[in-house]
Amino acid sequence: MIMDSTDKKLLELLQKDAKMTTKALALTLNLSVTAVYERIKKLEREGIITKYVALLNRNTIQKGFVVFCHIKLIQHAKEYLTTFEREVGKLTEVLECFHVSGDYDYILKICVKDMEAYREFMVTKLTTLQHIGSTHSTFMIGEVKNSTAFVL
Amino acid sequence: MIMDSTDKKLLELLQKDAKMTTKALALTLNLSVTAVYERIKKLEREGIITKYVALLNRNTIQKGFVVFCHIKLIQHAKEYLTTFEREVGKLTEVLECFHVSGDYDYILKICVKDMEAYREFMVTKLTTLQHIGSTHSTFMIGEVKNSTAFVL
DNA sequence: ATTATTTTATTATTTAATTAGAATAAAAAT
DNA sequence: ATTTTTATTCTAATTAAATAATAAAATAAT
Repeated sequence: MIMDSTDKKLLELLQKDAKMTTKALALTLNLSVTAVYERIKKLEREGIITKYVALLNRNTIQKGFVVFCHIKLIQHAKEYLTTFEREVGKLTEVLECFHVSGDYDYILKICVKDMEAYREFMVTKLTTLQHIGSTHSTFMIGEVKNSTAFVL
Repeated sequence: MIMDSTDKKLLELLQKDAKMTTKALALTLNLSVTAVYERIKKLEREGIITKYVALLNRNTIQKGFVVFCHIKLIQHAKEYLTTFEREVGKLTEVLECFHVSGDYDYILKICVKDMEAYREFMVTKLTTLQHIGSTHSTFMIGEVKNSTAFVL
């Protein structure tokens, strides 16, 4: 889809605050309410905007302990990959899982309460997954930037 | 704050779809509209819900090339860390940056159009930052799971 | 230049968010 | 045990926003 600078500005605004009213958006974009409304509907139809979500503060819900876990599989047969991916997708502590190139096969982002909860997770869940070769845990000690908003 | 199971269910619903009307929420939670409304306002006041945002599909906006970049600084004086963090925060291609324990000091998630754009980013932006010791790029080849929603 | 297509604006309608006030229930104090 | 306070819920009314319908303007295609 061909996006003009108004569409981009609109997306940047909605990525920051999805609760902005079309009226407020119209005002900052110098358009009418309907014009904004139609543009948003189009961006949704085209699959550019995928969803609207509430973001929570990890620390207030006992999920402040963040770990990046690098995982290597024992083998790389397609069946091994898909089995692992299906199983890891079910683990609620794993918020993100990316298949990557390089020294490791997967990078996981895991959010739990504390180190004890992480130990429990490792022992009872992660390391019981099939086909896992090795894991390497890296602990977050500070959050410099954590944005869901792309700059267009 | 003490959250009951209704608060948790409410948060899970809003994390999935922030556009659900209070009426629809009230229906699924077996509460009145006002009760739901008041609970949401409280969760916002308490800083548990931090914001509502639109999520975009990377691939439709020329940001489908995702790289995890592991960075080591040359030294770890506080001034070096803060300078680096301030500068990296300004880079629009860097969506996330975490200070971590272990072999590297920082893990960055970078989203750009393609490898050429990444090369350009590395040469003109990332590697020009002060105090950088080494970088190690890991390329995303598949997205298994990428959620912003905590399971409570 | 003329027609077709898309985008925008105005107005009307529907739907949802918010507020007000009363009722209920839980917690703290006497 | 009983009153008082506090918090949470409900129903109903109000305010505000989203959506739809229609008309006008702008853009692209012939």
